[in-house]
This record gives sequence, structure tokens and C-alpha cells, in this order.
Amino acid sequence: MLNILICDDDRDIVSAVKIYLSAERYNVIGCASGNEALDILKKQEIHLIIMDIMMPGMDGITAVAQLRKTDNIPVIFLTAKSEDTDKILGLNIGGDDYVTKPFNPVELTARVKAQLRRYISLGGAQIAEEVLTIGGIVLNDAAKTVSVDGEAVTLTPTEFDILRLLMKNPGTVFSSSRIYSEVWNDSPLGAENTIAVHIRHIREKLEINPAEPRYLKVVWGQGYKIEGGGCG
Amino acid sequence: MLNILICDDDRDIVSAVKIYLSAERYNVIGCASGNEALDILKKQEIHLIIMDIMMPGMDGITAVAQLRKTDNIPVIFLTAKSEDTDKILGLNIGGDDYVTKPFNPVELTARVKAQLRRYISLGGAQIAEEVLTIGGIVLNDAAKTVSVDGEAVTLTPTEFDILRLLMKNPGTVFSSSRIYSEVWNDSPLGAENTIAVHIRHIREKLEINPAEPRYLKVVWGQGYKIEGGGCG
DNA sequence: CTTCCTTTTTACATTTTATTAATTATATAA
DNA sequence: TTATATAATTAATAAAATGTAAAAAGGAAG
Repeated sequence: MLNILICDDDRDIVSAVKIYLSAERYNVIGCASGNEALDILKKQEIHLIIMDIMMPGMDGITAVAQLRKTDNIPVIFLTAKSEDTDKILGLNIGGDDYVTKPFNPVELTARVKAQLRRYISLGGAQIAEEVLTIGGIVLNDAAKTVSVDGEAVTLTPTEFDILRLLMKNPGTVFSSSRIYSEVWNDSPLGAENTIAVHIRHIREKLEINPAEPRYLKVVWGQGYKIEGGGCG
Repeated sequence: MLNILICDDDRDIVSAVKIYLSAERYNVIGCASGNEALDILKKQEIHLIIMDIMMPGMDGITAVAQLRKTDNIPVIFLTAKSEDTDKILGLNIGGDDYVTKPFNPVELTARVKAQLRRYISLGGAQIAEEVLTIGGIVLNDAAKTVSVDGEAVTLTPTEFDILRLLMKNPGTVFSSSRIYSEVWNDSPLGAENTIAVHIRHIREKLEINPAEPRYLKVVWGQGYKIEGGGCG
């Protein structure tokens, strides 16, 4: 999952950008000033920044000039200042692209992708291979593999998606209908039993004794969750 | 000295860009069609391309889609087509930036610098690894050759591109539609079977027993991957 | 224009997976 | 305990994905 930081004092812009980029499966973090942006950068791995210029506190140009001293990640300026001199300043100070408001969200998305494509293809960032581990279960999303105590097990696509959902949120209880909505992207009508069957199949493959699951547990009347419970 | 290729059928534009960028001490080469651009790329080391879209002969979009199959250098589209959909297409096909005519030469220069700065700081100027090895398969990207257990095999261009994609990311599963998007640079509509046929052809050439592949494996419902499985 | 090679399409067989329905088991509360 | 709701299990059927062969279409070279 790639993390994108959007920095703008206009909350509507931040939430709009969040919506558009989340739809493309980016993880979007918002903030409202240059200072905040620099703080977040220190604490968290960010793969791309979308930065306004005029903001209360530290402005975007200063913030980018600052972060360029240590950091190399792609920066796209997104701002109402449409003067060419502003663009030139932004790009010369270390920005990678410059988009003016009002902006076309699809164009912004395309520009984000273009920057990330280059950054990642040139090895500027290793995308952490998405591996989820709970107890003896290891799920590798890129390779679509799952192993239990070192032994590979073969899951069907649906089983894999359900397991990934639960493993991404260990301990969290998901009702059958919520699992259905998230995995099928569809409205869950009478899907209870369908889920129950898939859960059984997953248990048959993961658990020593499917009738007394160590990992994939049921919470009565609520749904299913996965836990690294270890001993039964 | 960095070499920049400007490709536009309008000679005035070419000479104007030459003047502006030469003043920044870039070495600027001009040409007037996509075909010419691809020819020059083969013969000469180019560090950045500025590309028009509408040109007689091969258009810019096609040319970039073509060169992206093998080449990684930054591309800035410079064109009169200012529709957002054109920008989005250009960026999605592998362009890095998009500037519309009439353009501010100082802004163009700033964008050229921004692209080169990133390209060079990330070391894109050196050619990436040229030889990929998995198990007994050796793929030489520069020579466009493949051998299995020391014996040369002849792949068609499409087969080669698919194999390279998989070998660049060993273990990672690629769905048919993703393979199609990445290799064809096109939207994958009903391409499932096309991919299946190419996969079969590759298997016929690489595998001892195509029906029980050692390397090019299918993950049911997910896609294909390549693995150095060794023993069957 | 013809020939040869590559790519795509078509059609069908085969394999694997998803869903449904019917049945049995289990937890909870009166 | 008993009724009731929820969950587990099983098997059968429908649906989907992949494998394969062969023909058609497309393109490049001579």
C-alpha cells in the first residue's frame, strides 16, 4: 500500500483528494500546514506529497525546500496560484509537478500515478511486500500464497480474499454481511450461508481441528474474527 | 551533457525549444514524427523526450507506448490538445508530464529540469539490470535472448515481453488483465484468452512438459507467476 | 503479390470454484 | 429443559476459469 500525504488548509480539498485517491487504493493522509507535513514525514513512510502553497503557518514552498534537504519523494504542488512564475518557483525548488485549482480529479490521479510509477520503477522506494502474519499463518498478497506453520496451503480466490480481510484487521469481528460487502463489493442479500461455507473451507485448510478453531473464531451473533490465539 | 529529444512536426516549435534549452546547456536534438523519434532513440543516448501528440506518421501517444516497452526515460508531452482526457491518456500511457501550447518556455524549462533532476538522482541514467535469471531460465533484455538450461529458445516479441514482466517480479502473481495492461499498454477487454494462448506458447518453449509447468505456474482465479521451482 | 511468421479469435474440453439447499449441531435465554 | 436463533456440515448443481487445437487475421520481408 502506497501512502500519499495531502497538505492543504482547505478541508474540502483534502477530503475530495482523499476520496479520489482512496478509490485507486492509495492510503491517503491529510494535513493542513507545512509544519504538520514535515512532522508526519518524520514519523511515517510517505511515498508522495500533494502540497498547497498558501497555507497558514509554514507555506508549501518553504516546506518542500526544507524536506528536499533530506528527502527525495515526489512532490506535486496543487494550488490556486496559477501564475507561471509560481509554477517555475515551485518546480525549481524541488517540486516534481504543478497542478492548478480548480483541478480535474482524474488528471490529478493520472499525475500521481505518473510520479509514483517513475519513483518506484527507479527504485526510489521499495514497496514493502505485503505480508500478513498471525500466529503460524503467513499470507503473501503479491504471491497469493498462504502457509500455516511453514506448510503451504492452497486457497481459492474467495477464500483468500476473506482471509486477507480478517488478517488485515486481526481481532476485529466481521459480520457475514460485512464480509460479503467487502469481498464481493455487492449488497449482501441472504449471503449468510455462503459465508459459512467459505469459512468452513478456510478452517479445513488452516486449522488442525476445524471444529475447534485456533485462529478463525466465531463470535456468537456477531460474526467472525481471526486471532493469533496460539493455544486452544 | 544531457541529450534532449524534441519531437514536433511544427519546425518553429522545435527550433524555439532548441533555443531555450540550449541556453540551459542541454544538447537538443529535433525530429518531426514518432517514427523518427524511435529511430533516434535506438542510435543515440537520450535523457529526456519532449513529444507532440498530433503528428503525421506515427503520433506521439503511439510512439511513447512503444518506447515504454523497453525504455524508461522521462517523457513530457507538449501539445495543443488541452482536453483533460488527452492529458490523462498521455500520462497513463507512460508520460511523466504534460504541457499545453501555447507554453511558457521558462515553465517548460523548469519542468524539464524537474524531470531530469528526479531521473538522474534516482540513477535512472544507468541502464537497469539486463539479465534476469530464474532457475534454468536466463533472459537477456539487451540481447533479447532467452535460454533454458543453457539451450537457446526463440520467443516472439509478445512472448518475450510477457516473460520479462513475470521474471522481473518472480513469485508475484499477475492476472491476465494486468499482464495485458502492462505489456500492451492498453485497456484489457476480453483479453483473457489471448493471454492464455501466449502463456501456452511460452510454456511449450520453456517447459519440459507444458501441461505440468515447473516455472510458469497458474494460481487459480488469480493469474500467472513464475517461480524457480526446480524439481517438479 | 506472395510467403512466412506472429498474433488474435473461435470453439470446445477440462478443471476448479461458488452457491444453494437441506440437514445437523450448538449456544442463548425464558 | 425447551424453544429459538445462529452456526456448522455435507452434498449437489451451477458457474467460472483455464487449457488446447486449429483457423483466421494481421504484418513484414522479399
